[in-house]
Amino acid sequence: MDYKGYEIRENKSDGIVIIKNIRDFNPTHTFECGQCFRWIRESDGSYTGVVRDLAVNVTFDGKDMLIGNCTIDDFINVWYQYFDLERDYSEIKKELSKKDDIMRKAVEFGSGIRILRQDLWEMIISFIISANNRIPMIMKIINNLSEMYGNKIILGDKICYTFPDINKITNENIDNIRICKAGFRCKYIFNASMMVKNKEIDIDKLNNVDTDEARRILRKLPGVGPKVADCVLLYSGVKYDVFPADIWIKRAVEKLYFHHPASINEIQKFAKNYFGDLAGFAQLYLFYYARENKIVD
DNA sequence: CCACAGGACGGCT
DNA sequence: AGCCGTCCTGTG
Repeated sequence: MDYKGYEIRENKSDGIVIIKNIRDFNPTHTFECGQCFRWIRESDGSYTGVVRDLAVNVTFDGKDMLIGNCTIDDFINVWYQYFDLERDYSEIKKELSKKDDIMRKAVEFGSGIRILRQDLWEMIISFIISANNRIPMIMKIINNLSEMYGNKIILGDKICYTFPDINKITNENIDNIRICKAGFRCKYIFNASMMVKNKEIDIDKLNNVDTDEARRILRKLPGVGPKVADCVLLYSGVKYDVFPADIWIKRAVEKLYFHHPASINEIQKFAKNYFGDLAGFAQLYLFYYARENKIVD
């Protein structure tokens, strides 16, 4: 069948949906560029992940994208939007490549990156956990929270867990939340959850306000500062003209563009002026390029 | 035993 | 407004 320009095939006996001749997608680029924490690389090179109440396995064979444990309905209702398949990445990459040689190389290196439209609530908690933490630990903590408060899903011989519903957190005692090993971030997780639940901040409103206002709203949450707010907005697909400036991006921009030390503020100002509405995309290409090639240590 | 990690916070000046 | 010590936990 044809769905919005994509040729889709369903292998019902194997439970696989195939998106033929997919362009601008590579699971390694997309899942390991720093935007998500719940996609695990399997020994065969495929990736297993949980989105909403679905657990799937994603493969790219060099030409087609294969989604295991998936139906046509799931693809239309969830995965088409999650992978942002409506967006033309070749146009974005063309524009960014025109900027300079650095971006051209970064875009070529991470040519299969797509910014996932992840769940807003999940991003808030995930990036609160990310503060002053390392990726393996962040993944471990999110997995702990999901095992503690999520629902069980079976995927073949694997047991997966959905990301916890907000009520599961707010109904919990803060001392119990500590079991997830998030340390000093546990109080942020709990208090931020309470504020979201009580509509002290209305996260559904973020789509209807401009980027700076969205940042201000998110930063009312405990544990959410400038960097976390930008990550939440970008990786949930709410705003794309943000530039999450963590220590690695700072180092990369200093080395590749400034050739001298700079403050986070200067980095942000540069990104806004130089990349404009494409700043968010530029951030991921740069981050992935700089880290994978050890441009920065 | 000590340093420090994909920041945020709070208490300074 | 900027600077800086501190914070859980795990790893080196």
